[in-house]
Amino acid sequence: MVDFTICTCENAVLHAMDTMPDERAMDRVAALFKLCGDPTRVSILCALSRHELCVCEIASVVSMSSSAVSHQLRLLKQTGVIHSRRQGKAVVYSIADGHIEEIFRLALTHAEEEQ
Amino acid sequence: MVDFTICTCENAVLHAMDTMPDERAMDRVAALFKLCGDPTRVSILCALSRHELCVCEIASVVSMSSSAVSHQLRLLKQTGVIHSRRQGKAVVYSIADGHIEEIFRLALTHAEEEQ
DNA sequence: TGAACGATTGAACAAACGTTCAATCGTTCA
DNA sequence: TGAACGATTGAACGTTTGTTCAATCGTTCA
Repeated sequence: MVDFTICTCENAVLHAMDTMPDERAMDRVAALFKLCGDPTRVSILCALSRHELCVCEIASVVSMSSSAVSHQLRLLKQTGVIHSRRQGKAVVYSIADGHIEEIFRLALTHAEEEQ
Repeated sequence: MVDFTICTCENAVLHAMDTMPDERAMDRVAALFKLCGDPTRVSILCALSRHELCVCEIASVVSMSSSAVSHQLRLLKQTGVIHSRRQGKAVVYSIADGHIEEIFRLALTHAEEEQ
């Protein structure tokens, strides 16, 4: 499958292949980034980074329908990025993982610096 | 557009809205994450995090066609994540931004820890 | 010059995505 | 209980995405 005859510098290729991270880890990274790679979900996460909020509150903050927000919350919850808890009629969401929050904050700082 | 009458805790909503980051910054974050949210691009970035590599070398490492790789490289370059330089017939790519590399490494560590 | 090679491009296609809409579920409280 | 409210779900849709294929560009070196 891999054809080295076209490449002049085989060592770099071989070393790169040897030191490539586990494919499952890379897939998880991609899945995590993909999840954070949508403006709606980014704004949801920004909102949740201050307070825990219920669905309709999030919908208010990001100016979207509860339905649309709920669909996105499902994805975020599936991957363990956020957490939910029922409180009477409302379901309250919050960010579940500290790592995520850190990565997220770092990216936001980067984006704000960049201007 | 925003209807507070359905929400019991208006303060949380108002505070969240007040402290929301700039929309452009959030869009940039989303764009960056989206860019890193594809298995092919993740593996390309992993390969490049060791050495600079030309297109066909990258194609070898990630087991894809030069064309497919080239399309992805174009996206990564457009957003300033990678850098290119012609060297004879080959075009050599490398990671351009330290921040990106840091965010990326953090996410990879997180994904590997998680198991 | 022209053949060979690596890289890029654009059209085309299937797959995946995000939102809307309508229907339904779960909880509360007259 | 049943009306009201918030949340969830599934189908449908238009859009976006990633890959393939074929054509083209840019560079090198006989």
